Amino acid sequence: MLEHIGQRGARVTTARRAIVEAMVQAHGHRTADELAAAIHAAHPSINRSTIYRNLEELERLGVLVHAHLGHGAATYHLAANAHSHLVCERCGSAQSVPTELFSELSETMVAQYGFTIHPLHFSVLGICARCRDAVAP
Amino acid sequence: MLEHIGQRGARVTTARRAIVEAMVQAHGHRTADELAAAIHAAHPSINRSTIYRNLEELERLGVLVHAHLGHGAATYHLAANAHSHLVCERCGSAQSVPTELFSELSETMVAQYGFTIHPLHFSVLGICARCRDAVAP
DNA sequence: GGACAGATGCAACATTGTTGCAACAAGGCA
DNA sequence: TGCCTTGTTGCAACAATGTTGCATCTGTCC
Repeated sequence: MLEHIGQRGARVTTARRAIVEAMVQAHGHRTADELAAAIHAAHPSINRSTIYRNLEELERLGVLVHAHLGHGAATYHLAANAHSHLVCERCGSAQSVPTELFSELSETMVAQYGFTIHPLHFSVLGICARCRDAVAP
Repeated sequence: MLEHIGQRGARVTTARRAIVEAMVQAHGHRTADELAAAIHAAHPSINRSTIYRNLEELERLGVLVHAHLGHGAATYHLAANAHSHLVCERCGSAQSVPTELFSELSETMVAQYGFTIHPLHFSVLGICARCRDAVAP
C-alpha cells in the first residue's frame, strides 16, 4: 500500500504511514475523526488538517474509498476491503454487505437512465431487524 | 397541508405558512438553505433557526420528508411528492426516479438481512449519462 | 549533501445545523 | 372581544465536520 503511494509519485511521509496503519488496524470502517483520534494518540504532532488532506489524497491514489453513512461523518475504508452498507435510521448501526447485491439495480439504472451507480459511495438507510423487532415483536 | 398542521395540535404560524408555500413553489426538492434564502426574500424577519426547527417539526408532522444527496446539505420534499434520487458524483445533478425501482432490492434486503430499506431517505450516487458521455463519447 | 517540489502545521474560515433563553403570539375560552 | 396559556420565535452563541492560505519543513532525486 505504501509502495503504491511511492509508485504514483507521491511521498511516503510519517502522516501517510500513520493513516494507512490506522486503517489497517481498523479492519472495517472508520470515520475521519475516529481516525484523527487514533492517529493523534500515536503521533500527537500530526495535525487534523493533514489527516483530512491525506484522506483525500489517498483516495485519489486509490488506496482508500469513502462512503456516506446517512447523517453525520463520512466513513473511510481500504479500497481492497470495500463494501456497501445498510445503516439503521433508529440505532445508527451499520452492517456491511457485498456490493453484488446491487447488480440488478445497477443494470436497471443503466438501462433506463444511463446512470452508472457506485454502491460503495452511498449507504442504504432503513430499519434493521433488531429495531424492527423491538417495535413489533 | 396547513390544516394538517392544525389538526395535529401544532400552531399555524407565519413561518410555517412560508415554509410550506416555498416548498409548494419549489415543486421538486430544495435544500434547507435554499429554502432559507427563498423565505428570507419574502419574510426577512424569519430566522434561520426557526426554519431548521420547523423543517424538523413539519417532518415529524408528516408534511415533509428529507433525503441525503451525498455530500452537502440534506434536501426536503413535500411528503406527497416524495421520490428517490440519482445524484451524479461529477456534476452534482440530481435526477428524480420512482421509488418502485427499489422494490427488488428491498425484497432481497428483507429476505437476507431482515433490513427494511427506506429509499426516500438516501440517494444513489454514481455517474450520470451526460458525464459518462463527456469522458468516453 | 543539496536543491526543489510536494507535504505539513497552524490558525482562521466555511458550511450546516443545534441550543438556551427571554420575548412573542396563536388558539381556546369566558 | 380580550385575556391566558403554552407553543413559537429571534438572537446569539456553540458544535461538528471540513477547507484554505501561507510560511516552513522534509522526502526524493541527483
